[in-house]
Amino acid sequence: MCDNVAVARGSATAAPLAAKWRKLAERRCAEKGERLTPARLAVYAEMLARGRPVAAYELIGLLEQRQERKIAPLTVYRHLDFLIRTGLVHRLQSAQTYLPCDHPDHTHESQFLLCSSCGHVDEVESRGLETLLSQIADEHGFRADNAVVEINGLCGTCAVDEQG
Amino acid sequence: MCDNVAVARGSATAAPLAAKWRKLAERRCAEKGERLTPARLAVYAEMLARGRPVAAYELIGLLEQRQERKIAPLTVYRHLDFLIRTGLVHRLQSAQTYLPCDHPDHTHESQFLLCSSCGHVDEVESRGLETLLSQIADEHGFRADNAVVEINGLCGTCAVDEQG
DNA sequence: ACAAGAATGTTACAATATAACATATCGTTT
DNA sequence: AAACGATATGTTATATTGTAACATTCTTGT
Repeated sequence: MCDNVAVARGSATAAPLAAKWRKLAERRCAEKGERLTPARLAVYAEMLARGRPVAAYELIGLLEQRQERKIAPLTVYRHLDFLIRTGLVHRLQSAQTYLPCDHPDHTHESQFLLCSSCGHVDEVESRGLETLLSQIADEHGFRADNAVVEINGLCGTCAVDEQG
Repeated sequence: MCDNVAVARGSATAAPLAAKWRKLAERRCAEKGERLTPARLAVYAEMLARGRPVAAYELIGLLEQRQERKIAPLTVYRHLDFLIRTGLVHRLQSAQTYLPCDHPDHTHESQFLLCSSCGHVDEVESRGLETLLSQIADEHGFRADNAVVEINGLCGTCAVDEQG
């Protein structure tokens, strides 16, 4: 069985999208009453194909190259809004880049480990951290809604390389 | 005794700066081998006078009004770089704004509580949180350098107002 | 089919930040 | 004091990131 399907405007003009991710997108949209259109799916697929954080205008370039036509910034920003709204994509605040969510199982608060050397980003999830964050908020009479947690440093590989 | 002193280009053209903050700036510069110039101090004073997070171009406007002359964006960005380098100012990554450090005692990792209603920002410091963050990094073979922690929600006052 | 709401297209523009290069200022050495 | 190197500042232009306003098309429910 083929696990990849084409999206948006025919098979030649969109990145392949593993069924796993497509199903996730469908599920999230169903949950939130959002529409999963070909254009939205195409942007999602392009981000997944990239496999690392991507800047908005970089994404525009990738899509223009793939679809062989001009794409307005606003178009991509709207699709990014949608993807973030549905929890399919996260925005890395300190880098102003976007990254598909790596935890398909459920909606969640995310924390990120950003390698300043190779650019790799690990998405992690710590209930303990989330609890502590709420606690800190409480102590300050603050009603927490969500938290941005981005840890900068070196990933295992780059930390080792640095020593050599 | 007067606790306020004027900085940069005469007393009419700079925000007043409490001696406490000036001394802090001097100390930090001495520690880091940086120069504390009138222009840098003027930007710092303006931010302190504002008393809440300020966007870069908003700061440019404030300084232009105060000093009655044009100021190039780069000028302010360079001063902001300096202030961040010396630990006198923090950048709020998710809002792309800048805020004077509220913990004069020592250099430190900061966490922020951002009220989405009134815009107030509380700077807090939790050793427990920092420990947990290092722990999480370790568990993922990551060598952490620093962490961005920005908790969004409602401050005590706004949370109460919302109920009424 | 029709109306209402959602999504997309199009053009223009706002807001944030940096590059490249010239000039001035400060501190040190001679 | 004069000369030098390093740091800071000025100036002009431009790159990057993100929105506003409004027209059009598509989808969904009746």
